[in-house]
Amino acid sequence: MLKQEAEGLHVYNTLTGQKEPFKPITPGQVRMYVCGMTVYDYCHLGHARVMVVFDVVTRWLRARGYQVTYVRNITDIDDKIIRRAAENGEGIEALTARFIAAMEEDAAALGVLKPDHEPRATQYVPQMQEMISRLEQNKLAYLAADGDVNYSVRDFPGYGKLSGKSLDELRAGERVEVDSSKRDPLDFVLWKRSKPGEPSWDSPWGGGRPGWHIECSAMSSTLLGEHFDIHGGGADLQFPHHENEIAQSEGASGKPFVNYWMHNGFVRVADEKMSKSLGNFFTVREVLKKYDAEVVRFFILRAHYRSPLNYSDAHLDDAKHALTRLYTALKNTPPAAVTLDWNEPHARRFRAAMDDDFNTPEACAVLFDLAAEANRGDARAAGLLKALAGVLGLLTQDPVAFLHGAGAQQAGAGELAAADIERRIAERAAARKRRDWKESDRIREELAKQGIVLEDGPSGTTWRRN
RNA sequence: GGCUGGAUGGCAGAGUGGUCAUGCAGCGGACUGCAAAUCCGUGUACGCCGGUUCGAUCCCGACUCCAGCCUCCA
Repeated sequence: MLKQEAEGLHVYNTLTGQKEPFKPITPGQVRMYVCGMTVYDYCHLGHARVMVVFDVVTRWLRARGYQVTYVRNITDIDDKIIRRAAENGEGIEALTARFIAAMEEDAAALGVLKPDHEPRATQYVPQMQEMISRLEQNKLAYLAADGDVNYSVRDFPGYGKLSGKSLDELRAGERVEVDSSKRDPLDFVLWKRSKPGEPSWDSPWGGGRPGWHIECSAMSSTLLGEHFDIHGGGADLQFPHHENEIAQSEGASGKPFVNYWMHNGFVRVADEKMSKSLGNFFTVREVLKKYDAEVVRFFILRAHYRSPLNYSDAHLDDAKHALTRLYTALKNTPPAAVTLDWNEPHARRFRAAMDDDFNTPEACAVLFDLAAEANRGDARAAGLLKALAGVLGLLTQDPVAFLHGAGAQQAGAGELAAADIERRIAERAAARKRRDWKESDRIREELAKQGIVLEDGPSGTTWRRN
């Protein structure tokens, strides 16, 4: 495990727009909150990116010796959920349970470790009400004519500090719908009066349900305290969601809320943001039919978390070939058992990369250098390769198993079974023995047509799926 | 319109004021019955125009183009 002081981790903080030395509030401990999913549909690649990115952040913090408490919430009550459930003629609980299960499945497939807490909004309604009351006491919330409780943004002096906007600038956009019951168009709902038939909780302001932003403020302070280290999420949450969280949390507690804000870049399709509203999204399970989950994870980690990531089959294929190279090295040279020495030159470079705002592409470059050394027969390099990749949650499979399965996760129907392949290889070996190259090449050709690549080595023929 | 980011070789994608990113693809060689894999070698890459500098892809300024946010979105 790494000494935390050595050189030092630097994190890009959206709040300041700069990389800053990372200093936890409590030495040796990190408390991190990440905005998770609203569970009314399957995860798409954008969600996958958030999960993988902050999974790696957590893993690296732990590798560095920090004791991490990682919270990733689940939004299980909101307009879209209500609407979707109504469309489906399905109960809200049934709908959310279904998509929570699907999300857990996707996350597990992608090698994402479970967060320490996965709180659901519906389980924290009392805490939200308590916070809203405090905001009322602090003159930051008011009951509007339509029965909603709103946050009064102009009464919170720091409003806009995360997104770098002033209230005037925001208003200039004039895309905000005029809502006469709000004192300021940017005021947002803390507590929403329920319409008949909608889920409703009793409250001092009448039957209603929480606004979207309040859940994160309530859950984070309950589980991590009013002031914690890292808050993460997709870049699109910067405004208004995270801005509003700050307003709520700091408005209620009077304390600073979060020290480091981290936002990951979008997944794009044809240079456009992948999003539900554009309809240009690919669900995780859809992609996993075509690509091994580790390929998807590797694809995400080959780009820096703050950069945009363009999705296309060609790019996934590229990632697959690259990952195949890594696994091939492990197959060629079985890794020696090594204990990670962070002062070893490769490990040092890897560490420096990860310490520099989680520069996973640079860390991956180290992996490829080690693969080259492993291919020259260096079992220690292979061992180091496996160990460092493991820190990123990569190269966790058996190399031969990966190479035999690479491509589709589920060996699709119509795909040649391993036993058949082995049988053909044996037949080819016989042909080769009698120097019948024509027959030998015919068999190889035939297998190639089915995506099977044969590799003749000194100790026999091995195969992999292309 | 306002505010953020970005523009790197065929593609993907890091990074740096003056010797290497890395991967995929390509090319040449080795190995192989032939391949594949692997190894060795191989590319006048840094949007455009000025400026600072002995020297800029990297610093500064203008410009062009792209993406994102300003409405739900990871």
